[in-house]
Amino acid sequence: MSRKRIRDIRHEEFVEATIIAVHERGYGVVTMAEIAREAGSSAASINYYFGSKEGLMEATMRHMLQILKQAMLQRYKMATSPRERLMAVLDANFDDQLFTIPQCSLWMQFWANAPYSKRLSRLHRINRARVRDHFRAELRSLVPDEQIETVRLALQNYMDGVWLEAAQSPVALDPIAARSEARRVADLLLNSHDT
Amino acid sequence: MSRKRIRDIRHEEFVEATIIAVHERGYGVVTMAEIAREAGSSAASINYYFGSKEGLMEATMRHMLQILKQAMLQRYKMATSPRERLMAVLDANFDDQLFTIPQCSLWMQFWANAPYSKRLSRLHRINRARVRDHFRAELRSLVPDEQIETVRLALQNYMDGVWLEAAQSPVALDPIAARSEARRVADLLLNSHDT
DNA sequence: AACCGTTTTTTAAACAGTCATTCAAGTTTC
DNA sequence: GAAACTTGAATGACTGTTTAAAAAACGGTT
Repeated sequence: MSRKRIRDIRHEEFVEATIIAVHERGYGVVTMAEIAREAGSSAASINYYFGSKEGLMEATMRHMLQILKQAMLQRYKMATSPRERLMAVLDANFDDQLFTIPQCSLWMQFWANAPYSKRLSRLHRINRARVRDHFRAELRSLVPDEQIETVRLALQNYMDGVWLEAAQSPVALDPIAARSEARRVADLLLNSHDT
Repeated sequence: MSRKRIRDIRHEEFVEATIIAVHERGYGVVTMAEIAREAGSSAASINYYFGSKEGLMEATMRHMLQILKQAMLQRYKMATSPRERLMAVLDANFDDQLFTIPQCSLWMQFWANAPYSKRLSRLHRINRARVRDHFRAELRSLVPDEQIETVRLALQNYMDGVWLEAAQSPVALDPIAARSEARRVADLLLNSHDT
């Protein structure tokens, strides 16, 4: 049991340290030594657990995607209508656990590096496809067929855009405001009528 | 006359080479030597003209922002109504001259590095503020006051999101499709009614 | 057209660091 | 006592920038 415990504990410690260190310095610039210092450990130890810097980054992104997935599923369970489930997807993206500057920074770095890493671009593709499918499933019963893709793109790209901007923010983020703003956007898109 | 010419010609050559090289390798990874090779020159020459790698990146982004600004102003001139001017801002962002994978890649790298560079974050702030003001000015006469900010955020973040995703695209981009999709999104947001 | 001193431009090589990764030699945990 | 874990130091390779010296472009003068 404890054989596995230590591995998991260190794992999580390093991932947390990576989020902070990457946020502070940028992925391309941050060094293994800096991340190790943030974790109170040594660079060699990181390689012992993750094999390489890229392995560490991948593990960190998996951690983030896991949080997003959980936040989504949890809100999904409590939703009782298509509209509520749609809002659940939106709210999950701006969950208190997720919508912080260090994490938006990390996401930014992830996006910027994904095109140059098979492992990272694969994660990006999978995550994006999952969000896309959730949106489509709910929108099918909320808007006319010919509007589904337009509304989905509007919402999905809106979320990415908000994160992108959040990564540049000089002041702490406000997840509650972000969620209600996203809902207002969704309301406008859903209440739209054809002419 | 020719004193100035050569300087400008080299300037532009290096900027073009930077767009391609950064797209291919990523800003954090690309080396001065690689950019120089792309331009058929030497790394020392780049420093002669731009002072440093950061100076080169800043000049390259200024070049991009200039193209965006020009595309916007040109379309703005031809527009004759608030709605057309709003669409002009959208269309400019997906202009044929601008909406290509190498340029979206560069934008992505720019966003990722802006938080760590005073010079780059300044450019980001200025550009974003200009787009924001254009949107606000036109939306004032297109939607009720209390919807202006929501629609603006929806559109502005949508544009960023599309660029972000375009940087990950494995296939060539379609600016015409991007513009009509953006117009559809705008149409939905503008045709929305209060309940 | 040809010359020539001056300025601008170019680059090979040197410089001064940097950093991810490996490894051997320990320490801790079971 | 063995397996898991840790790390200081060594390794090997890489990179932005500076320098010094050469090449090219220039502009005025014959």
